[in-house]
Amino acid sequence: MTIAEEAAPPVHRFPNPLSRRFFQICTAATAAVVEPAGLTPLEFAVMAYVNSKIGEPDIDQTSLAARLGIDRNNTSLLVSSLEANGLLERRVSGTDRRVRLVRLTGKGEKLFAQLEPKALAGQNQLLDVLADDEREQFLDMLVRVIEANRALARPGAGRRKRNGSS
Amino acid sequence: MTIAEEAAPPVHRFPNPLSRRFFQICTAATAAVVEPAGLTPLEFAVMAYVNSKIGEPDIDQTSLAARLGIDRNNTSLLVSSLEANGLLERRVSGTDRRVRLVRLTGKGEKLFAQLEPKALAGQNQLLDVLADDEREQFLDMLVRVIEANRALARPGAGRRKRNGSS
DNA sequence: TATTGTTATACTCTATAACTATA
DNA sequence: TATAGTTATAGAGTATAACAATA
Repeated sequence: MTIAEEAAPPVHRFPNPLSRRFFQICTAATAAVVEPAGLTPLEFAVMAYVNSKIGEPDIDQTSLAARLGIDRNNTSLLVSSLEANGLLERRVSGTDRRVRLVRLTGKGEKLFAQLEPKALAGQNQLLDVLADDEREQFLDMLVRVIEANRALARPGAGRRKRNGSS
Repeated sequence: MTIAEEAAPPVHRFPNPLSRRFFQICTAATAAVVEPAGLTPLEFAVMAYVNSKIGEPDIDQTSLAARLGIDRNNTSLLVSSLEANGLLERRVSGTDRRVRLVRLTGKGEKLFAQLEPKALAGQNQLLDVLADDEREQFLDMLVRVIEANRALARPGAGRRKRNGSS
């Protein structure tokens, strides 16, 4: 009802607008599962990269940043937020005292175990229009495109200048 | 150099993180072309939906919002920004004086004509890892997924609550 | 001197809500 | 009363820059 249902507005068949819409959809689906637990989709993504089931417990923050495709500053803030909620803990590395090793707490592991299946189901449901083999193909291609363009995955990707004419 | 090149960090094979990375990449590629002209990727997207070549000149702002998958408020701001730069103009509709019809100015059309081929090339280049038929398939599937999940494409998709335990 | 992480800050994108003006 | 658009405001995400501690 919110948006014009009229004649199903066309989507431009170009990567950038398509990627934006796809991201919106995926984020909305994840948020629906994760928000009731007080998490943002990104915070949940951090937990996914750090948990003991599909993640890498005791990863350092710089590596975590690389996994997420964000930079160290934001990782720090995200980790602090999760830590403040008792979902995650930082430990100083024994071999290099600059490094913080990050892992979920018991509480964090438990919450992740509860949310992960729902989040995954919600995300996969988005691909229901695709046949099973198409779905695999689609994810494969997505991975390949991302791997191939890793270098672009986060430089100054949204800077502005305001007033292009002066 | 910015990000750990170490062993090419794995990407989780789930829609949400993949969509985020893909969006980052696409946005970076678009920004590289569009920023030198003082535009953000989203402002450029507005121009793409409004220009006379591949867009719909004299579209109203609500329909434009639906095309972009954003809401009226932001459309208003975006349009104002482009208008302030002389790239776009608003006209009151003759048949309904509440409605503003949006179209590019001569200057806007000219700038869009300059940027569009470069932006398109930049975006398509991201898909170079894919074979030609794969690329078409990929875009098709992306469109289908988006069409199928239109309803999700922008409700309260990022709200928060802070402190899930209380 | 280089690197890990932190803090401060700013800007884009997106959302909610309250408003004006038309219908 | 409902709709198109505007304005104000806020929060999520991401960026730069300067800094502290450690190597």
